[in-house]
Amino acid sequence: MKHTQRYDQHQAMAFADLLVQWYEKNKRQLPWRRERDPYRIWVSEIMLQQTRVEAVIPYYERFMEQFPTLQELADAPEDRVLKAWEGLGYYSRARNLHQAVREVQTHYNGIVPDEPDAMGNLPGVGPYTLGAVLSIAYNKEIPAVDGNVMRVISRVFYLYDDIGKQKTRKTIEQMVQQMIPTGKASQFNQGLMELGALVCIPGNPRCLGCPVQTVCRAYAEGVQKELPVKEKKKPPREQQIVVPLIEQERKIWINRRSNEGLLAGLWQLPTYEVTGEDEPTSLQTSFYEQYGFRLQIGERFFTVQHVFSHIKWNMNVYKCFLSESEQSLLAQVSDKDSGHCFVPIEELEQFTFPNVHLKILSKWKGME
DNA sequence: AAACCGTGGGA
DNA sequence: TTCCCAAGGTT
Repeated sequence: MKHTQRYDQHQAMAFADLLVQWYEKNKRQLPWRRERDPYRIWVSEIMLQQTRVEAVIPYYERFMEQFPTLQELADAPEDRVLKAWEGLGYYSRARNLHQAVREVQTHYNGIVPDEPDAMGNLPGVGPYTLGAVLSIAYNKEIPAVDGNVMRVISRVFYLYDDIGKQKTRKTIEQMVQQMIPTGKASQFNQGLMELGALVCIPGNPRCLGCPVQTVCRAYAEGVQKELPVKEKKKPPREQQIVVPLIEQERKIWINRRSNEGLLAGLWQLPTYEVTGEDEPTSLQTSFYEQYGFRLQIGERFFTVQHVFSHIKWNMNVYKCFLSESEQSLLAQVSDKDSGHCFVPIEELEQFTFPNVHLKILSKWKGME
């Protein structure tokens, strides 16, 4: 009888035992495993959301040098926090963490809460992070179910539920909750993730060296490659983006994005989504609506593509020209605090986001 | 429930 | 090249 999900108590206990033993012997030495400071563990867990360990390590080290304690992070201006996060992605994580730390400072006397209700109500702390921080830092017996854990549990316990569904995460949280060995929540939760990261990996799991091979039902049935079940996601939708390149005395016109949505609050070369009509007209219209005069659009300079997780930008860069009166008009409103300004081309890098605009910059310099 | 929010590395 | 996806959270 295939696809039945029977939960075997003996299997679960043997599994937990083997896992904890293996973890204690084989865990990696990671920067956030050096001490058990709840603040540091919290920061690491936020950075590790949807992000690989190798990518996180340098950011984590720098972050801890800049903000060694919860209080120092709480006291820091948001600009510095975002700057330290630049390049890591998912920037609301940084803003939420900053806000949450400030709440801890004011409401909890600077001590990271060890109660699920208090911790779970902080911005940016969802069910996974709640369980991870409380179990790792305080050894509380609370599940911490992430993608690794769902993969491991699906395989070991022969679970065919789609791990893309929220309901499946809840099912697995209940299973894990019952398996946590008394007094060993920290090792067990980290062991689950460590096994998922090193052995029970996506695609071709390394079953030959697996410490829980003897209790794994997927291995027994030879279906470890079929699990976990996960529905494919849709391809990113495409957007046509026009970028005006406005230069004046070796300075480039940039602006700051809205505080909400994609790349919130970040500086960029201006981008406008093309709506309907041809690109130069669309660009001229968008610019007119914003500044009240018609920009002269030159020829198309070049095309750059950038793919986000859910959006694909086809960016066409147009060289633009201003009359003398328009030049002085823009120069007058050039102001960092109001969200748009001219910056020297050498400084463009620090106001633009890596990867997307650096490509533009290099091509622009090459064509001078 | 499903869309939205980044990035870089590996197959 | 293209696709997948990695220690998720919010709306």
